[in-house]
Amino acid sequence: MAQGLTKKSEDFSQWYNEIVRRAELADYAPVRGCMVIRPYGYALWENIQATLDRRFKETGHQNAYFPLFIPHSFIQKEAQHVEGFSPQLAVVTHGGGEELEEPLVVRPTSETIIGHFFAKWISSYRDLPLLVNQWCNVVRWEMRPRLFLRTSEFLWQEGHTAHASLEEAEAEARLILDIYAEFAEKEAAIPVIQGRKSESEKFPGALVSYTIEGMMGDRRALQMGTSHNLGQNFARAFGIQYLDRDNQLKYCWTTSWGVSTRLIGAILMVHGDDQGLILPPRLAPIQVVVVPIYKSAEERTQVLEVCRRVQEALGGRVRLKVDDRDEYTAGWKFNEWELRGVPLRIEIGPRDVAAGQVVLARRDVPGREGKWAVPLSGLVEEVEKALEDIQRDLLRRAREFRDAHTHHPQDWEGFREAVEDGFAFAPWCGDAGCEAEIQAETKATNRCLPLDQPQLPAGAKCVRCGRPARETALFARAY
RNA sequence: CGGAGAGUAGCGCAGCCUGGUUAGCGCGCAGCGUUCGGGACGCUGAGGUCGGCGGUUCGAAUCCGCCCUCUCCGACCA
Repeated sequence: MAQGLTKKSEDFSQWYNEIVRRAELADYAPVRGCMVIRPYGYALWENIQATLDRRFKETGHQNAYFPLFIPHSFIQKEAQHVEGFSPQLAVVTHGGGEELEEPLVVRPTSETIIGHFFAKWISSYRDLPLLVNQWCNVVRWEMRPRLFLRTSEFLWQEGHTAHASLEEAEAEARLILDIYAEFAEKEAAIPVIQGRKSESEKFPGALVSYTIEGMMGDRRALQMGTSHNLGQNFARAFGIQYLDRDNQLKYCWTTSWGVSTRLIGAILMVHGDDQGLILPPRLAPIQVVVVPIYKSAEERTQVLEVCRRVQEALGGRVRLKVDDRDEYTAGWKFNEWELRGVPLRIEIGPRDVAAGQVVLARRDVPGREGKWAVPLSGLVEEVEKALEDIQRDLLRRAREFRDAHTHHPQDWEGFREAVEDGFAFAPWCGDAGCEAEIQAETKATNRCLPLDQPQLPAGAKCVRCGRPARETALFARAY
């Protein structure tokens, strides 16, 4: 086990804080709630960005950039939006040494400023749909920050689109949700539940909010991405109108959607173990680390020569690092790279040189069980296959874990036990008061109303109040 | 913002209760030598506004007040 690392099973929060810092992903900033994302953590974010950005562009979206500062009056134009975000706003009152005429809000999200411009840019049905995205930082004042999961400033992407009909906006919101879910499973190796947020949980100003919810290693839920059908709420607030084919002036239907650096937290909490991080190969900044093993100078020369050849063979195909630092022993490096979550290690020592082979070691399979020798001749294929196997097994393992802690209680007693253990899919009446009582009594919140609705049994009753159930909801304790 | 805990070398901690030479320990760091298939070892050395400000005192890491930061638990949230 890693030196001095708190065990995941003993204190999950402590474990999380330690691996984030010891793996050199992030550091605390001098300002409360803010963090520094270190190069290794940022490289992970860049890989997340790259794969999402490709998907956004493939579906017709273009990147743009809108300003950090938003006139205070903008935020107040949409009633629910103001109410939802006011407590979290950072407001700039001074600039250039003088008090500003109108305070500036540091964007908590950009619906308002983008709405303002959409109104200017859209005049005809021919301008629709308008599909933009921006990668940026946002600020939401946080009472209780946690690295990556909840910081006052965080990085994200926010997509904003305008459409000619409710149906198109709805289709957009759902398309993006599918992209998020596909990203989570294929890239981050995290299975997610797609669902609709209840009235009390939805985005301030949205008609409908969709979410992907994942189960973390402590069996708590994490919202990993949201996509909102904003209806005409922001269009009306900002005058986003177009002249339709029938020469009628109509309000647009808009959407917004985002995922943030919180995803990094999710990846850590889903896959990590007592040794540290386990990064899914498709997102890992370093997919393969080569560790040379030698005693004498002569052995060193021979081993490093093989390392060089391995780098040449694999370097263009996988993200690879040769750790040829002389000042650390091989065993030390094994632990170090395991802590940092590199999915596959290649060990090369004198015995391997003599045998014309190398030893591969899977991060997700500890000890001898995860090690095997591979002849140099077949290395490229074997490494690529191993990375695919690891990616697939991480998802499978995460899914098995989630499913083992997912329950379908039909009564209150069963429900209480279920949310103690993990996810509870339960019949629910749809009433916000009932939802609040459930939270007050169990700490579990309504995560979503799953899109994939199980058939409710005839005469199903709300798990809490006993009134007729309207649909199945997913309840869990959440971040 | 309410409750609890913490802040002393890069990291982890002791010292504080009971004020008093030069503030210690482990790891890490630097140099040299021996090592190297799962976190090696020896010797030498560098490194401190004791979180900040103010107070009490002949004297404060130690006592008092205010503030800042972090962690955990609550209310709010991507």
